[in-house]
Amino acid sequence: MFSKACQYGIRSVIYIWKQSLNNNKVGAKEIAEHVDAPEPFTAKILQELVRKKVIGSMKGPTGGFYVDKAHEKFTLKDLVVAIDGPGLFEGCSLGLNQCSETNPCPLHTEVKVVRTHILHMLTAKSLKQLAEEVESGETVLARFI
Amino acid sequence: MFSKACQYGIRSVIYIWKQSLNNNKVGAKEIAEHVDAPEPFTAKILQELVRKKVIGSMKGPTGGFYVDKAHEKFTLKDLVVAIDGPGLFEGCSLGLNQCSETNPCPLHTEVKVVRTHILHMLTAKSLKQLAEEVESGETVLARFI
DNA sequence: ATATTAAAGGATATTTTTGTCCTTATTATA
DNA sequence: TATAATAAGGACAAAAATATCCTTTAATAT
Ligand code: FES
Ligand code: FES
Repeated sequence: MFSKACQYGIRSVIYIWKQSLNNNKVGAKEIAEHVDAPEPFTAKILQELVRKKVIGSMKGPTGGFYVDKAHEKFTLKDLVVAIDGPGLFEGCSLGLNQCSETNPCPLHTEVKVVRTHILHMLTAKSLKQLAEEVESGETVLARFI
Repeated sequence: MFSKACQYGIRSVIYIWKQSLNNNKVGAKEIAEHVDAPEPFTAKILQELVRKKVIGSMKGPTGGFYVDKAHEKFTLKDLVVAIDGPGLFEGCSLGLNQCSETNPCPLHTEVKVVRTHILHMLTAKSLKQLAEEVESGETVLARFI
């Protein structure tokens, strides 16, 4: 469903949100450790997300990645589109040159239903809410077993 | 959602079902042309599906790929698992080492809902039914525009 | 029997994804 | 102003997915 880059990205950004709840900026190394992802690769993904304004960053000592009010408008969906592109939501899922209502592929009708639920999954809760659920221990971003 | 191999595989197998409705075996070349997929790559995928018994094949003149009663038990889900593996249905979709109910990732609950609908999409109709819908012109396996 | 046809198998090439490493630019602090 | 810390950028490496081609095997038809 998601590429590895996207999985790392989602986990990282929720971690950044979690730390930003307490006004902490976090470095790529700390992020990678806490979400159990390869550090240099994760750093590249975060770089890209900064370029796309989904998160913020600051160089130098006390620097790192962070989010604030300006980032609250972004959802997991934006994140997924930023990394994996819109393929999960647009285009024919059987690879035909376009998704067409008048000339549908065999999966088209069901795909629409599934896409509705994927969209719900990625927009129902804000990234801040997801971070709070991690903070409270309700959910986890890594499992070291 | 699906790899290219899987997209080609789905389109090809539905085409094979469609032709088998009229007891026609079909060659890799004909299949690839009708579903608009690269021929040698498609042939490889079909080879693999024959190994996994999802479809049948015969060598020699009048040979080709086909399906019969013995294949009616297979659904799109089996096809997808045969090509892409079970990742769409099993394991943590955020890439944690396992999918866990007691230690869930932030998406776990919603992922379960989405998976239910994906499963429905891939099992609600038989491959034969999907082939009949193509036969009747209700749906299409390729669009050359 | 022989020729022909089509799938099976294996080797190889290309592209994309995943991952690493090193240098440069920017910022904070002493 | 010098130093240290950190992100940014670019080059490179490895692995996986995508795609092609050639040889071998099996079946049919003549
Ligand atoms: S035409 Fe294939 S998903 Fe819409
Ligand atoms: S724990 Fe991540 S999907 Fe279940």
